[in-house]
Amino acid sequence: MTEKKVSLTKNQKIVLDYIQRVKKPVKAYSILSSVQKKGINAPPQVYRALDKLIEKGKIHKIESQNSFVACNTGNCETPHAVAFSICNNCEVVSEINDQKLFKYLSDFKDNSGVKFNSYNLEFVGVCSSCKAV
Amino acid sequence: MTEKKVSLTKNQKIVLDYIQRVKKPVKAYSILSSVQKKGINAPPQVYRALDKLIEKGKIHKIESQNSFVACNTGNCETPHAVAFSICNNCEVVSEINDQKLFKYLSDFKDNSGVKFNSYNLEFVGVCSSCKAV
DNA sequence: TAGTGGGTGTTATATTATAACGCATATTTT
DNA sequence: AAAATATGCGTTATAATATAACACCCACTA
Repeated sequence: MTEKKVSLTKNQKIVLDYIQRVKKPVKAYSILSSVQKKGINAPPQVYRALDKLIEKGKIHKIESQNSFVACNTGNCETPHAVAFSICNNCEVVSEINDQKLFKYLSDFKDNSGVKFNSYNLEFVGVCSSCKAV
Repeated sequence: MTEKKVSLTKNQKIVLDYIQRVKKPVKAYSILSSVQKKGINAPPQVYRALDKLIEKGKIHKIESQNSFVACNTGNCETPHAVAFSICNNCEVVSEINDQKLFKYLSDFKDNSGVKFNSYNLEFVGVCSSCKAV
């Protein structure tokens, strides 16, 4: 298990630190307003950092929400093969780390026999906490 | 097999007709400019039609592209349980109709035992046509 | 030491989506 | 039929999300 060393720039650190602290998906402009005191002033600075953080496996984008969340492994090996569950009652978003699911999806072949190395899966339903009520 | 009868309003028909004719994902504003001669003048008219067409199983949204595509069954029973493949070379988007995949996903339980009735899965890779070249 | 690549800061603008309002149409209830 | 209710329409304005473009800086290297 070689740990791939990833270095982050100043802005990337600021943005990642914020996303990790809030522990839930956040929007780009919400990040922007929260880190302005750290010297990040404009949208491109945020979006550049977000792009690089995704490439580096530090965060993921929740496509259906245009929001961004820290990777729950801290250092994702497969930043483009991800699964989430979204509760449509309490809005909680959880990253799913299920090796069998991952294997199923990365082994999946479409009807022309093609496999896909990247995928984004977003489940929507009622989470266990909300069901319990 | 009872066919659920779905009626469409005038604007919904105009928008659906356009989406079905182009046969590939289209953006909301591209729809707007294409149907202005039919009397649709403003974004809300398009977005309203899109929302209803999704509910009625006539189209799906490709979340990672903010684009909309006709359902390839013409009349989807599960408008919120869908899978697509996206070629990152030629950009072609195909809806995947694989009963085993659907069953796998609708049977999937997260680590608290919860199942999800809705999901959106987008595979990204190189399609067979592009591989062949 | 000139060239290269990546990151930064900035302004401006493009793209995607919704709020809000008044009116019209259809359905059902009385 | 009249009233009540719900859904859709057309419109203006604006909110929210994202990128283009440019000048500058810094680290590396050839």
